[in-house]
Amino acid sequence: MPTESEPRLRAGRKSIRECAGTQSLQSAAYLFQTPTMTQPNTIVTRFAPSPSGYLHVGGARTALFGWAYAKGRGGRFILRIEDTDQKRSSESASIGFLKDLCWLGIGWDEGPEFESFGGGDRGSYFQSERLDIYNTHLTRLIDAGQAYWAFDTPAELDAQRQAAKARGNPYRYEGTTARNIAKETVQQWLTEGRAAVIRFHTPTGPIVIEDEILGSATIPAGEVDDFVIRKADGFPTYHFAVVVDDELMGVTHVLRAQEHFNNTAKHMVLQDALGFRRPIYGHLPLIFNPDGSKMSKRDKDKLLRKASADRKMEQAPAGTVDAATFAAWRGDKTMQLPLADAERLAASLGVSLPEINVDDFRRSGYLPQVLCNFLALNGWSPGNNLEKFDNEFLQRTFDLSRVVKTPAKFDRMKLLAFNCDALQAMTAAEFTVLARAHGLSEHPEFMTRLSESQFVQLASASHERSKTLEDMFKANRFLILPDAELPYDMKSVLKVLVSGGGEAHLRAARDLLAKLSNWDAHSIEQLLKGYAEANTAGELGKVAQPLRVAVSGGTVSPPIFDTLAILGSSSVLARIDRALTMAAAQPRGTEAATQSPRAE
RNA sequence: GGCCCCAUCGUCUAGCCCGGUCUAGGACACCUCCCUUUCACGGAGGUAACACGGGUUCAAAUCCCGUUGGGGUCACCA
Repeated sequence: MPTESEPRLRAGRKSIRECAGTQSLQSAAYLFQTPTMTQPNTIVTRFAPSPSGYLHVGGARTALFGWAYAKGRGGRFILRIEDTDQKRSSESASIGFLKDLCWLGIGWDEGPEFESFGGGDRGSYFQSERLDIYNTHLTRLIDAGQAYWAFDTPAELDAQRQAAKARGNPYRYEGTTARNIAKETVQQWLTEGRAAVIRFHTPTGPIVIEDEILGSATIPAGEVDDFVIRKADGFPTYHFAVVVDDELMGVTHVLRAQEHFNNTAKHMVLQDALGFRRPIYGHLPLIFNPDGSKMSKRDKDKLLRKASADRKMEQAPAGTVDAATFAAWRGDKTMQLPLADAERLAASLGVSLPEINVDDFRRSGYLPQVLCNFLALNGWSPGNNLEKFDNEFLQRTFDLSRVVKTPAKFDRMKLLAFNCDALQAMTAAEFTVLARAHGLSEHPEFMTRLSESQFVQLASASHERSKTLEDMFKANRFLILPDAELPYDMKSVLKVLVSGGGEAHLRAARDLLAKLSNWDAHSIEQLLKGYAEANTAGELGKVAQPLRVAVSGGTVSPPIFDTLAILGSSSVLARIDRALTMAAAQPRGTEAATQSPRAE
């Protein structure tokens, strides 16, 4: 179970200026870390996300495959944080997704320390703390003439891109100008503190990418231009950091999303220039929404925008989002509402937010092993018509040769079905344990209102109709409401009590229940079945439905005997009386019954 | 648009590499019926796909070419 203990960045980070400046680049020692290779043929994979509070399901699958591949072969799995983007520094302190990884059962041998995972002697596992290392290798490249300083401003580059576009040509950075600047001039400009990046001098010639999943592809000569490997702020770009770290950390297999496929060419030329080994690559197919759009954390906001636009909503309902935030959000389509705000707004709009992050699925009552199982099925399958398996099986069986090349659409219905199956396969005791844990973390009000024995009864009555751990809490709110505050669905009252003639049976049942001495599910069952035998030709529904409506406010609840038993006699009688009064107040006749609006 | 990749039921996929056993298998969803105190579960059936066009071959979902369609990528983001 995840706790409130947010993973935090390790203390003692060097300040950026301290190690990212031009000076430190020039004076950096030539340290070429040689990793202590444990065994020569150990398989090492890594998951290398940028910092974030939440783990996206796509990232979760990448991590799962990397983990399974290495662990199933006696290898190591590394977690590395790619925090080289200072513009996202507000997020960089947030590596909350570590708890999501733990929850899924994906542990890492090396990386940030969290729970029992992490550590390792090839750190830091935060790229922002490895600037000295990158600078060392950057210097090598510059000294060898394989990289050079470039002083173009973003505006100049932008203009060049625009011009190329206007001409209808694909834009490629033309490096000759920058490369022809005299060494002394470069030195002088650097001393003056001019903003500069380092670009890699990409060799000409086609580049052949070998991929274990996609096969091989040839990128024609000239496609890869002189890309930036060190930004003006002194941080390396992704391409450079990834290549250096994978080498130094001994990564043998790189499993990552297919969107990185074209980047591989850049990484390969860099590896050649640096004299590095080349890992084996496997690019995983992407995961999409059912409608074919890319699954994104912005999907929640997208849905809320549509819902509020449909309702022509000009301001947020009271108590959901404050006016300023709402206005800003309406004005900026790329802005994301804070999660709590988004959830309050969704609740008041009556829409439910799509689950995108691993934590969303956890909160919706999905089991971690089911999520892993299902995620693995998106892009991979073990064959033999086998679909249900655990992570241990995945470890043993996962292989790159069975990864498909086509993108998958994430099918929530199938996930739900899998979760239901897993829940049904449990014993009552197992289910109760999980239900209690879920209730404690997501629905504390249930746990305080219900006694232990009431909760156990509810769990056992809900088990067989639960598709998620969330269902029993979502469907049975009526149990914990004060009797006088129970909302009634008037359509049900009208249909079952008024026009359906349930009122009489309800009244009769009330009298019998009031006299019942042993208030437990079994006794209630005896009583009601006896009543049905004698009065409704054995049709239990004739009395069960009126009771259900009276006691729950609607037509859906756990088995009526359990429901009444959990509620207790005084609540049951009070609610029946309320329902009876309500029914008596309704105008008779079919017209009234069919067109009355719902109350409350 | 340039470059790269991909293409089996609505969806996830098996089969393809090593052509015949594929009148294409499974799962989810959907439809019908059964069970039933509501909801759900469960049981029994059913609808449903090799994108298209050319080759190669005695024989192609499987090999080749093209077309169409989809995706990825073209940042001082990763």
